[in-house]
Amino acid sequence: MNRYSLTTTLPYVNADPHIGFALEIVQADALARYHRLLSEEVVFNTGVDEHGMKIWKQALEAKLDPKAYCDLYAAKFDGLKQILNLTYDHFIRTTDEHHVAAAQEFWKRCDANGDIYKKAYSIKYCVGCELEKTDSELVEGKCPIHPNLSIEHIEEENYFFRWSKYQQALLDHYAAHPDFVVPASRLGEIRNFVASGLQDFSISRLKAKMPWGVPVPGDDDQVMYVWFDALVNYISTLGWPNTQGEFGIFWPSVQVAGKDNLRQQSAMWQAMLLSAGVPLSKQIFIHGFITAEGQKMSKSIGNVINPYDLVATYGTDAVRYYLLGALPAYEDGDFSVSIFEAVYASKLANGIGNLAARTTTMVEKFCGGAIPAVVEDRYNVVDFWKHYQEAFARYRFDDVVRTIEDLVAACNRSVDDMAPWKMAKEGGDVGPFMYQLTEALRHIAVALFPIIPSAAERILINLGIDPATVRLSDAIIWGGLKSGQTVSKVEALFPRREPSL
RNA sequence: CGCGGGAUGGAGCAGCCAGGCAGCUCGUCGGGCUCAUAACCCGAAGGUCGUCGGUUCAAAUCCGACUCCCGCAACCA
Repeated sequence: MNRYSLTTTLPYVNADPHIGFALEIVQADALARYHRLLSEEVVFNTGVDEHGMKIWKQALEAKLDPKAYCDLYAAKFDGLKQILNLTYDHFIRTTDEHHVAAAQEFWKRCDANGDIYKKAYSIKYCVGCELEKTDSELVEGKCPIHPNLSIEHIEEENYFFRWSKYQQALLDHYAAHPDFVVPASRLGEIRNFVASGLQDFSISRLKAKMPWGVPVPGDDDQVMYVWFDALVNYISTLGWPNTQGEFGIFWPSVQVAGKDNLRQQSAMWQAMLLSAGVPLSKQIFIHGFITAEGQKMSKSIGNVINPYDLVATYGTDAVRYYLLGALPAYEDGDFSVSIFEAVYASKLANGIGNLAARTTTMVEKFCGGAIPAVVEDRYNVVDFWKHYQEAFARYRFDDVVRTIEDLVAACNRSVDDMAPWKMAKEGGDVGPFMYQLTEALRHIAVALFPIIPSAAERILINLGIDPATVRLSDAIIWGGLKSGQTVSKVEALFPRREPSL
């Protein structure tokens, strides 16, 4: 049996789940469901990243133990599973014991390979904020919040990872695997970045200043910098360093990540894997960001979209459909209530929902509620499935949905052309056409299964098919509906909504 | 010379990589249909595809320059 594993990035638990992460995890879920339809054995990983300075500080402010603080957020992220109808198998927390042990083993392997060294470096520190500052945070060399105080330079010894050593190996890998990062423009971006030169990065922090991290093996004074430990989750979730279990059969995995994570996932993490002697990831898909009504989402503007609220208003399938079908798969997209409602009305209510209703009603009215005799395909489902599978292979979720929408439109056109109600009145045989239409609806439902699973299941069940038994290998063959099978009417899958203001 | 994305009928987008009749949703106007969730189907109006130049039989698409918007800028997770 073919095996497929994939993972999202791990969101950092310093804020509530955000629609941007919902996009990532819904994309990953669609991939996981699609590969299960292909009869592959799938492991789908997600989880949360819990170490680091920000968590530590926020937990202190909230007067909570850091672990207790993380528990609260981990539950919020894990709650997405239910509201977005997700099917991940693993939910890893970077505070999990087996992950901590794996991160330490990973460190040791990199160290044994000569890629970890200690170096003093100068931290820029704002006494006003009591915080380290990065160059990008400074304005004309001053903290923008405390421009009257000077930035202090503090010498600190940290461990560094020899990223620079892997520049050529990374470039070679990109050259040998032109699909390593998708879309191709992102591969070009990371190639240019790596080619411009890599600087070793710090991978530890002084424990005295910030104890909330994985202890560095053999040095009680330091903890790992959060990135170093967090990235290891993609293999620790599969049981690494034990290579006998899931790791042995499922790694390497496909990674889904946002464009802000391009460097970390496709250059830093891959160099770490090279150092530890672990095979590189299989492929990395990079999605864009979501703006809200054309503006960047931010807490200060107050336009952050919460997936919980959205699902409460529109339902899980509508949110999934919008994320996968209405946003460009490769670039940034916009979330807007008016477009969301337009998509809901035209594609879901008037499109898929209405087609399912009119088709099943006609089978009831004109064919006594049973599937007529099998006749040939009039919709060219062979091409339909070809487009569908190509789109999935390229992570073009928008094209997957568009392909389905095209078949829905073709079905609606054919109903008008054939006018079965007229044929029935005139005593003609509507059976052949009704078979074709109903069988096409079956194909649509199967195709929708990774996108909007609940609605797809309802259609399949009303056509007398057990969704759990559907396998793409035979489901795509015309003639799957068997003559005589009872069909029941599909009631409003997506009820019409009163448009909001 | 920091990196990247975008500009396509009134609005929002696809098409660009692999040049070949400018497409989709919403909106407007006209017609059809009555199976369906007042849904569906057909037709019409509406675009110098940001600007200028180049390549080509042919450019929204490839190349060069420019204008205007928007992200990011590496120890921030």
